[in-house]
Amino acid sequence: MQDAETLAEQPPAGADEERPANSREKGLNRVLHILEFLHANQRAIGVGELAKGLNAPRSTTYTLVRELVEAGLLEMAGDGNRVYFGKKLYLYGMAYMRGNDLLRRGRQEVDTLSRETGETSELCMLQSGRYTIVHSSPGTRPFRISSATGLQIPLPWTASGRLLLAGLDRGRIEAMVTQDDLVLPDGRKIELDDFIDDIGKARVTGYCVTSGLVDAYTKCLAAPVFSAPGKVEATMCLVVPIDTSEDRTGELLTVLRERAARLSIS
Amino acid sequence: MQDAETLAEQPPAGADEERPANSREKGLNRVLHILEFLHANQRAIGVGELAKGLNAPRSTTYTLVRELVEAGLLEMAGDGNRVYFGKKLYLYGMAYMRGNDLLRRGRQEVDTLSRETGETSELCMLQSGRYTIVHSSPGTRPFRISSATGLQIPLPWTASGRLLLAGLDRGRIEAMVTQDDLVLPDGRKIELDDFIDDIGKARVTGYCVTSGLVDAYTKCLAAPVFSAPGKVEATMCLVVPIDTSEDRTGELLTVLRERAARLSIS
DNA sequence: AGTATCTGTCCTGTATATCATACATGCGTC
DNA sequence: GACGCATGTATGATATACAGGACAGATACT
Repeated sequence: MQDAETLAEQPPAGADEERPANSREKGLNRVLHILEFLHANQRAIGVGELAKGLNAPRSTTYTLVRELVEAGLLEMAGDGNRVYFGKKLYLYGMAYMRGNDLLRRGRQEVDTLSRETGETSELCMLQSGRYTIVHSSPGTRPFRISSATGLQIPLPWTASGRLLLAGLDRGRIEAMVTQDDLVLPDGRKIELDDFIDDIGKARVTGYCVTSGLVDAYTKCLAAPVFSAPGKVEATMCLVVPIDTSEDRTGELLTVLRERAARLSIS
Repeated sequence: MQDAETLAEQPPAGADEERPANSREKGLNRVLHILEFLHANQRAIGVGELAKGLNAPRSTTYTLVRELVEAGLLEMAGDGNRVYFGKKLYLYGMAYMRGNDLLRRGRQEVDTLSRETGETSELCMLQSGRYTIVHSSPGTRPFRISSATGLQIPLPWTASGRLLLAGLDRGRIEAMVTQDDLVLPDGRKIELDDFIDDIGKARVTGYCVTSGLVDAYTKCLAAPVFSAPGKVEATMCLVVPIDTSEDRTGELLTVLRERAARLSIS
């Protein structure tokens, strides 16, 4: 990092991307980072730790946090030092849900799907270019396969990712996938071309199954939810043990696709 | 447009506070106002309309909205002009709920309570000095008495308000209640002293019933939820027709208080 | 045609929000 | 007691985010 500084001032430089420096940052941006940080850590965090974690000046962090707490977007946690999300965010979130048929109905479908099948079921959407688990309902197996709502995962790691990108042209797909995204947790690398092929296939077949991508023990079945003909707005998916039989997988897939289709009517 | 201006150009008014001028406003504040405005209107709103509604310069509003959309806190609604809450807010809201036992369990209790009794049931909390319906579950009556989640109502209008302020001294209560709050929708005025008396009584009896305050047709039964001995963190309440018999009211009150007490253990 | 009212972008000056620094307090450990 | 490392507050300097207005394009009504 020091190299950059030693070199010289940073004039506008390259035509692309603004990375002026470490100088002043807009308050709003700082706030957005604070929220992201809290979301990533899923727990109350002290103001000092926040400032450190975001490379933000302490003084600014204090004022911003105070303002956010006053506004109700954040709340002081028990000991009066740490902060976490506040009621206002919950209220806004519920308002979003109320205004969003797809989400509201999708949550129900997912819940009943996992109750009926006993498997973990999820509703997934594209969220600023990333795959996001919007709602998940754990299965009834003794050892549950569960993942946190709001978790963001590289698109190429998932079956849903392949469906969510169906219909996009190569350029847009490339823009959404970084090199890191193509490397699986176990180190294997997915070729971009293979990924794009998969997307094409998924688009045609109307579903997608992946095995042992995110981890070695699970298989992922996904079906698209359309908001308009050809436009994939979300996916429903089932996460099952990788040794699930062909037959059962087929059955599950049928139920899954049925429910996803029902959601699409909207 | 003239009305809007007359409305908004409110000089300091009663409660002192800093209202230096109409000059520059912080971006973050503008954003907070945007969120509040959307929440108040419960629908997607065009950028121009937003700017007008908030007395904010158009140019600033455009940039802020763009940033918020990029961040995922807001989303463009269908026609590409209006904006409303975004998925991020939903995700943050869910994170808040996960991290908040009381809320999570309270929602369940409210749902089962309204299923058992057939009456509309609500979970209420204090939110930056105002009474807020955090979760509500409609009853099964042919004509439902329902109110929107997130709605904020003056404390003196409600039974829950009397419980939520239990334990606070007179000064703090006065600080939370404006003159306007003491005037009911039908024009009647509540005396501050009476209100404070009510709070004292509610505190002792451990419940509160009000009749025909917000409207002429409903009665409101409320019971406190404690987060620590003496500290009222929330209330559960039932909204029933005003002509509900004494007997039934008594029964409902018993069930309500039982459930509220169970929530309090935490 | 003209007029009016939208939307969205771009530019410039300046009021000010951000930042660095310093200070007060608390709470450990040596 | 002296030191280190926290948290929280206060202050002044300056880079910059905001306000305001000009601009181009759309839509609509006369």
